[in-house]
Amino acid sequence: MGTRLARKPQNAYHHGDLRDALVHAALREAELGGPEAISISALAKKLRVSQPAPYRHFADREALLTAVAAEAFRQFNTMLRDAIDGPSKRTKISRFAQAALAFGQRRHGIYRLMFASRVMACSPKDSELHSAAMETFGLLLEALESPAVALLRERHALQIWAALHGVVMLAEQGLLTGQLAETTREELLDDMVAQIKLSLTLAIKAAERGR
Amino acid sequence: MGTRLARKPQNAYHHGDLRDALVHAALREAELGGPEAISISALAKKLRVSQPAPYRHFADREALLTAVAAEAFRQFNTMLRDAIDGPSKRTKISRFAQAALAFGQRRHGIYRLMFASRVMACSPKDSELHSAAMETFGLLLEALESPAVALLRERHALQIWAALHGVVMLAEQGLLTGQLAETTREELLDDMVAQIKLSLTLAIKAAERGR
DNA sequence: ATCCTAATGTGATAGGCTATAACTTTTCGC
DNA sequence: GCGAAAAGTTATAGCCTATCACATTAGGAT
Repeated sequence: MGTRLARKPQNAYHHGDLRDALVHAALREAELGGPEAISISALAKKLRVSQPAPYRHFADREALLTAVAAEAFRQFNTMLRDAIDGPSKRTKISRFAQAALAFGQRRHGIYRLMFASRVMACSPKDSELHSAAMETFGLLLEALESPAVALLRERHALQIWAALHGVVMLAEQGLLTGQLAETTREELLDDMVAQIKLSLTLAIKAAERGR
Repeated sequence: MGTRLARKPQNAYHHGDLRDALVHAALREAELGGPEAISISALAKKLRVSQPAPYRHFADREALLTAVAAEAFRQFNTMLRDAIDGPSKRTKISRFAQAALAFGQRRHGIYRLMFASRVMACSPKDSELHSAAMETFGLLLEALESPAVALLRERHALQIWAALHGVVMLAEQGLLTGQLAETTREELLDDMVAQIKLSLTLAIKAAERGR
């Protein structure tokens, strides 16, 4: 949180660590308004710096968004890690899913930024973003804690990922508030996770029997 | 497709049916670049009309996007209707899901526009969009073709909706192309649909037994 | 210590976009 | 055929991204 202090100077002319300040200020903007709320010139004004200054650190707006997304993924990952490690009556994967859903709801502007169209597309280029996102997927695999059948596990991880993403996105559009107020999003997602987990267990048993 | 002809005049001064022309031109733009590719002024230029002319038909850019989304939902619905009614070895709900996935992949820019953040949020206001989207959900319920347990059916419909949405979104980000090239998106989605359907069947049986 | 270069920041500027205001031309109902 | 409303136009303001040429500072090599 308090990563606001400059590394070295404070001379008016040189900001100290404009790059970092931009990323964090942008993160705050996106918190409410999503990616489209991030404006280079507005950020420059807020940081008391000339309008073209940010371009010394980011080639264009897209590059800034990528950096912000990377930071967001890192925060996402620590939250997920806590959920996995923390105690609970539920399964690891259920805790993972619920934590991710909570993040997607409480910080939906950020969530949208993270998964905005082509932010992910340019994968291997932006190693910072790519590795953070890969770590997220790693955490998901870890949370599944299923036996070694690698292919099956990955397949089911993707299914959970999709279920999660679908629920988060639909939730924030009011599409899940229809007639069933009693069915909360958490329950809905937990059902889906349980179904997928069950299907995985069955598939593994079948594979072992056939072996 | 060929809805390009004007209703009445062609007088240079009056375009004839600028509103419709705008919606369809915008749809073409979004086809490739998604919602952010739609620019009022660019559309005006392309339609050989002054830049502020579109504002006679739409209060602002957002209103245009809403109208485009409504048209997109109508096209989506006819595609889904064909899938439901058409013959196939698969279940209705599977056909529904596959058709939706195909739409989400082939016309992903449009798909993104349809589900872009608050386009759906302002539900009852934009009756055009709202009713088109409701019809989509109606088709989904129809495709589920399960017995009368209304609450359960709706809950599972939402799960399928979420699974669908998740797979479509992740697919277009290259997140489903990981190590498992052999597991196509279609298979992945079909698995999820089958799981949800199975869970519904079991729940209904349980309910009947308990009755 | 000093110089020199690279990093970082600034002012000026071009061009695109949304949106509004005031004015003009058509259409259409009466 | 007249008069108001619908639909289009020019002009303009304001925000945004992005680039250029120029100014200032930091920090390593001499």
